[in-house]
Amino acid sequence: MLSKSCIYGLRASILLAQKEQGDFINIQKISSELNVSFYFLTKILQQLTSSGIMESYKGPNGGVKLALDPEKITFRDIVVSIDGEHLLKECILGLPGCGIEKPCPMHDKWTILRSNLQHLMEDVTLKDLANDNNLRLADAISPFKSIDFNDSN
Amino acid sequence: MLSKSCIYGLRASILLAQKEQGDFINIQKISSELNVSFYFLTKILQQLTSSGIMESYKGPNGGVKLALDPEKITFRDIVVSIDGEHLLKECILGLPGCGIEKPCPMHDKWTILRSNLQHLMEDVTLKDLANDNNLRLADAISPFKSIDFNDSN
DNA sequence: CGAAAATAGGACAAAATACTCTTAATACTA
DNA sequence: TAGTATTAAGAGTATTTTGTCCTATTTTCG
Repeated sequence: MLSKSCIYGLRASILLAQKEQGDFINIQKISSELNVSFYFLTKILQQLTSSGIMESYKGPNGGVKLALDPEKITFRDIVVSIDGEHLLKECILGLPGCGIEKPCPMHDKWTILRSNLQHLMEDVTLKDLANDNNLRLADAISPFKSIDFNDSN
Repeated sequence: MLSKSCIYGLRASILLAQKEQGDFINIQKISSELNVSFYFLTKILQQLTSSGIMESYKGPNGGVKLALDPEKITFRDIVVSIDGEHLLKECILGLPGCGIEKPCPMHDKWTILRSNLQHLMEDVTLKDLANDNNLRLADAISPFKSIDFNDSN
């Protein structure tokens, strides 16, 4: 349902929400914690930065951080920034003209469910996600997990 | 959310559900009614045929038809045949180990919504969809579609 | 039987998505 | 000021999805 880019962007955002706000966290570190390609993650975080969800800083001790308090950033903000709004707007049968005046056969039922999805995404903030006490963000067991190649502090 | 293949498969299935059961309908005709590539649609319907949702027949007057009564085929049957079950089973953050014992931060909320989606898909049959009186299955305005030319020009 | 109509199946092409690498720009530190 | 750490940007590669075509097979009909 969500693209890989979107999923990685969400995981990274949740991770940032757990850290001390105000510090820039370097992307190399995030990528190794999440066990996701550094190069790929960099692109995704650039997108989140350009849409104002994150801020970035270059140079030593640089990195990215959330541009707002975690409770001000919703799941939906991140999904929309990366995957766009089409999941929340489009007809489930992909019909461009589907709407109230010319509904497709699934229109009414899908509209209700999509609206639930929309509310779910709007109601869940990064704070909620970060506070989750069973937090798991990386893929299954990996030999690379928890190895910090950039441990300078 | 659904792949193009899945969407076309659904549209074709709904179309078939509207026709007289028992007759084979040729794919060329379906593809032109839906304004979808004949070649591509053929592949998709082969998949639905191989999973027992449709039957096919070669030669003159051949084509495809539903293998069961429209009320016995659900939206879910078609989605699962083409896109598989992963939408209905997977974690929204794509974490392979996500489950009750090791939930991701979205687990509980997503499980509920996914279950609603599952029920929606199970409850809606091809009969329901075919009976819809505002049926629209082809994409927006197309020069090939035999729709109203009462447009003021 | 042979030609024509239709789906089946494999191979191919194009486009979208996912991922990688290289270089440029920026900022810190010695 | 030079060197290094870091993100930005753009180009390149790989994989998946989407779409097309060709040939084989099955069936009807003259």
